[in-house]
Amino acid sequence: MQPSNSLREQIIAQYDAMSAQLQQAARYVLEHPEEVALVSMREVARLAGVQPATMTRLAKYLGLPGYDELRAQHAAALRQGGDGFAAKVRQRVDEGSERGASDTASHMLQGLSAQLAKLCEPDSLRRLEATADRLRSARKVYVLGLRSSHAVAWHFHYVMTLLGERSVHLDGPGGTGGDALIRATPEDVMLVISIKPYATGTMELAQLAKEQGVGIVSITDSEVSPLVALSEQAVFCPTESDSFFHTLTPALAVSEVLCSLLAEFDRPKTLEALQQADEHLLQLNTYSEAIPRRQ
Amino acid sequence: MQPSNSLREQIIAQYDAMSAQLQQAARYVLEHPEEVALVSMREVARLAGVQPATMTRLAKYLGLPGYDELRAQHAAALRQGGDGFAAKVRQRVDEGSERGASDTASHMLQGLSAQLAKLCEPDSLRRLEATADRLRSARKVYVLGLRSSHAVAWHFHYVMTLLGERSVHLDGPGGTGGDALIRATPEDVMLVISIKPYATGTMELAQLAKEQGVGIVSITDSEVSPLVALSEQAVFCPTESDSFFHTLTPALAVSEVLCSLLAEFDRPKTLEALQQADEHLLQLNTYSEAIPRRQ
DNA sequence: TATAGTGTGAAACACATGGATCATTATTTC
DNA sequence: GAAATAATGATCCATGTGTTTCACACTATA
Repeated sequence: MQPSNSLREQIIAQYDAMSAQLQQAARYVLEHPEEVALVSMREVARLAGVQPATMTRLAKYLGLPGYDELRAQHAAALRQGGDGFAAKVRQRVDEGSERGASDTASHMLQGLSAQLAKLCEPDSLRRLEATADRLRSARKVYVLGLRSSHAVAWHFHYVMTLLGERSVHLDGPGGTGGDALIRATPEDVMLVISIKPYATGTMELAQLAKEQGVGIVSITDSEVSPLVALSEQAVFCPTESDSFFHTLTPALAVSEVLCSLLAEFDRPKTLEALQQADEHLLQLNTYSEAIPRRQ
Repeated sequence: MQPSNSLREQIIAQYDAMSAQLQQAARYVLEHPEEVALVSMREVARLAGVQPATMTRLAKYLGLPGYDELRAQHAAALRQGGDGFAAKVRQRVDEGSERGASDTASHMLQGLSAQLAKLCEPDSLRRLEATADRLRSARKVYVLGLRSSHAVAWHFHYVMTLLGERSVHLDGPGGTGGDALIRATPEDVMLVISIKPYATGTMELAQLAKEQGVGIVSITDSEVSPLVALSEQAVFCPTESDSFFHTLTPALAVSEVLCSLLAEFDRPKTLEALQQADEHLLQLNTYSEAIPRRQ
């Protein structure tokens, strides 16, 4: 499904030498070849977040006479790919039979995909919404997730930090993670993430918080999780995988959805917060587009 | 590869009742659905040997608001078929969006599900395997992921720690994260995780490691990511979501698959390591099945 | 044969498209 | 720090777009 492979490779090869805007355009073209073939240049430009003129410039930069040629090549590739569907599936089957590791990987990914799809069931959605609502009403959100759930907790907190200032991550060096709860009030909510086996530390802190009147909501793996008894709201996510360990991918997805729901609730404020974050990070030179020069 | 089957069937059903010109247009549309999606109406009309107005009339005859809708449906069909394997899943997304338009959460989850399914394409699987192989051959594995990628890096490291002792997480308080590289050798490999925007610190550390002869493999978001130039192997994962921020769910899934492939490689050793970990954590009272009693 | 009704083609339209130009702004380079 | 150069954004233009309108031709019925 690539436009005339050589063109695609050419874009990749010349990418590093392009200007920022050109790179942004090129990246979109690489990642959405179908759109290039199917919609107008102006629309592609809009989707890519660049000026229409930039798309023309990209085409010229690649040595093509104009944007029309760029689209023509993508269209040709799409025409081909459409019919070659059966061939592709066959290729996949062949390779699968050759190698075992691919099977493992593919099987696992398909399983995860199915698990996420399953989270769309009405009951899950209802729980997601209710949890988001509860978080929304909080003055502060304390985020707690130890051991395997640390990744999810941290990521939720990270995104919430970009979105505003209400999130407090209950973790830290030297075992001081719980100290932030010192000034917790009933106006606050704690998001607890834990899957089986449930970390003792998580349970203890959660219960302590509850005794302080803090509302508890949780992301956990079962209706019989000990967290359920503590929580006002809970979202359940599958953790089974055919590997040796439990998967956290659905839990992370759930946390991202929660972030999204919270962000969506007050779009103007979200946008403002993101812009602030952008400026801050820009001043700190946090991000770079290329490999930085060192000496 | 048919436009929204129902539309196609509708054309067939109404075909007999059409006038001669309309039939000629309809026949061409049925036989060349890709062209309808890819070229202008006037061009389709020319190819079909009818007047431009006839194409408009055909669309209206089918109950559509105009020709644009006819093309849009063909384009949607082509988009699905184009990516081949993920088509089935994608269709579910479309159907889903029809049903509950207001349901952000459901839409987002289905999108993520589709992205994971897409990772099963042969190219991705090949890259996953190659990356796992490279990691397997390493004496030590340094794991680097800053900012948003921290969650993925940490989780990979955490699982690897349960599986053995080869993993070193390049992070730590007080900005000492990179210090672990002091004794890195060419026998080691660094797993770098970074998505756009790429953290400067990540790029610098990765390049430093490379200069020390450490092999680099990466999980990143594009073929034109600056990490690709540094890496022996790279796995690409989508990060787009319809929320304000990029999603890390596919990246986490990829890291879990990598862990799984590594674990699978030497099952006996893996099992032994896991048992060791179990015993250790048991002695520390790390986990509890119920809400612990406190006083 | 006259006539109402339908199908068809040609032209006109309002608008969106890709491309080009030029002023302004960043970024180098000296 | 100034000059030169490249990159970017805004505007304009000729062309192509989908649609509508209207006149004409054809058909079927009385």
